[in-house]
Amino acid sequence: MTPSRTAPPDLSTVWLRVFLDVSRHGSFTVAARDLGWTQSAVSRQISSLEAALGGVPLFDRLPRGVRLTAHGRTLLPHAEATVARLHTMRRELAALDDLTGGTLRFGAFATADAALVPRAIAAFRARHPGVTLTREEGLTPRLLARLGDGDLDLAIVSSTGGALSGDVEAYELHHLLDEALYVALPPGHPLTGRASVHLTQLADEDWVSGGAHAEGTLLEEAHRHGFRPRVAHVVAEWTAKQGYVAAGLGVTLVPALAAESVRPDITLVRVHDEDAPPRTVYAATARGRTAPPAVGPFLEALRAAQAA
Amino acid sequence: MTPSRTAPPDLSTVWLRVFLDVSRHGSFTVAARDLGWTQSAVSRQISSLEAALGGVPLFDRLPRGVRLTAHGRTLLPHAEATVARLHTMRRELAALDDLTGGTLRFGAFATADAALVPRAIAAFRARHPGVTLTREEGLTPRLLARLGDGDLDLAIVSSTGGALSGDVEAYELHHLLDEALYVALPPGHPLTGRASVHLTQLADEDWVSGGAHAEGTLLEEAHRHGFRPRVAHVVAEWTAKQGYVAAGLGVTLVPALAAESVRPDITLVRVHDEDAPPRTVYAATARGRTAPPAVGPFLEALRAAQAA
DNA sequence: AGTGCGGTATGCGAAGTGGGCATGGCGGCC
DNA sequence: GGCCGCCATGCCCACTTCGCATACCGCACT
Repeated sequence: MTPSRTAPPDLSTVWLRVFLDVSRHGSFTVAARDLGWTQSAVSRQISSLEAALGGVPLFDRLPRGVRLTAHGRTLLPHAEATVARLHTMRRELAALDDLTGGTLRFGAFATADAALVPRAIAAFRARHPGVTLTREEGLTPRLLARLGDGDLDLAIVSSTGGALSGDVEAYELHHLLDEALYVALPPGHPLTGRASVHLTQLADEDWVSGGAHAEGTLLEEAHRHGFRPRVAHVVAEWTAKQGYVAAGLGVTLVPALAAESVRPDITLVRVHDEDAPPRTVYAATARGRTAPPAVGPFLEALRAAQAA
Repeated sequence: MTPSRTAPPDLSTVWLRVFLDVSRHGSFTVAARDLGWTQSAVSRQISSLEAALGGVPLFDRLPRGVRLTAHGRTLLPHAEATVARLHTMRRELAALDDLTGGTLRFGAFATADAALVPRAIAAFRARHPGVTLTREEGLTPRLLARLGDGDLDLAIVSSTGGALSGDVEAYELHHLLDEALYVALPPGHPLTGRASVHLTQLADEDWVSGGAHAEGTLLEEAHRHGFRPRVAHVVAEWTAKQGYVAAGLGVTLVPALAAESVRPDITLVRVHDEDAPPRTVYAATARGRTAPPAVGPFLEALRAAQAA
């Protein structure tokens, strides 16, 4: 905390306070007492204000005090509105630290939205209902780029085998979980019931893949094991993909994060760790950028959601 | 005019301009060039602002310039709104002098509203459509009191025989016109056709008066001439009063200002000046108070309306 | 009428504010 | 690896602005 922050120092908007105080009390002397100043200071302050505004008097000096002129009356509502605005500004700024306001902009890759992200959002909302959360979906590289551009405060990203694209120095990675890989099998498939399988045991299967090319998809793993999976169907959407698998048209790889949302007539079998080194899921923040105060608590919510 | 008023001196809202400039350009150096300052000045200015706001950084210092933090983003709209507000404030203030805006608050006694005031308003509006005119009706003493309280900028008042109630030193009187007195006669009245009459010639008439007592009404004149007019009907409203006269129920006094709005079946005859020294109509302003700029032109409009 | 009492304006001196100048540090880029 | 661009900071100086004391003015009361 900053030392000795009792009274917020005026943002050099002294003239506003002085003008309003004088308007309210109709007297330089009383306003001065109210402000803890001397009468002369107030007198000068108003004089300067009048000079700065074109030399037109804002107050008529009467024997019994002062009174607003037409120009002063014109000024008054604006002065009031301005101090009000500055007050709400300070309040909003404080709300940002209180976690009673403000916005946290984060992004996540698609499968993180299956269970991890919604749970984290729910937990965070329950604790800090005032904070606005904005979410966007995207692939890891894009999310990191937006993080670097300052368009995101936090990105939930995944890396295959630990290598993240882009300059790893630019981001601060908060480890969330290591994600095992499963293979989704149609009902009655011979491998059903196994505790785990090797990828090579699946070399002869028909595959249902999200993209025509293996690059960037989970099937990239298969390539490292020396076989080119036979992609029988290209289906991008997750629900549709499950339909193809359930109908026995092929098998597909499923990351652990999506495991929960698999329809009951599909069997998941763990893929051996040695075959597919687990993807690691991180929450990334931009290094060297001051994170919004909500980032910490949201990270906690993510961890809690992952543990659940 | 104030000497050498080229660039309006910032109302010590420097930090607003600096903050916005830096936000726009994303660089202290560029902002400094833009402001005609040095980079160090901008750096310090932002530093002070951050310190004043609780020590939270508003910008992240990056190798390629600066970028708003969450706190800075929160500040931004308020800063923009505030400078906008201050701009409109200045514009309104200028409009007051331009006579393209602002308000002129005046009051007038009832008969002045018959022709003088409406004409003046029309003429003034035609020339300065932006100025808002607020009018209130009242008797001279009340109008002067409100003038003194600062609730009116100008009052159209009348005096019988030159004596104005209250402290005459406190008001500045702008002579508008000397108002002759007429007597309203029913059709066929014997005095019809005379160029003028003495009040004493009307001593035996039935009178229609606005009030039960002569004090404060035009009939006060009659008292000075030693007769108590026989008030046959007390009728406050002007149109009603005319009806009574037209029906032959009595005569009544009519000030010149109301002469134009008399129904055609009523005859007006001038009352001798010596009998009834003309009421004088003034536009009064409070002495020692700076009058709104619109007062001058409105006075001209009043004079023009009176001449017409 | 004189005097005292509130109220504002102003000369003067001192402290604080804030910008310029020069320099240092740090990170990309050729 | 050296150069360049950008921000931070120590130092200095000028201007701002406050407090203090005093002048001035109008009103009210004696």
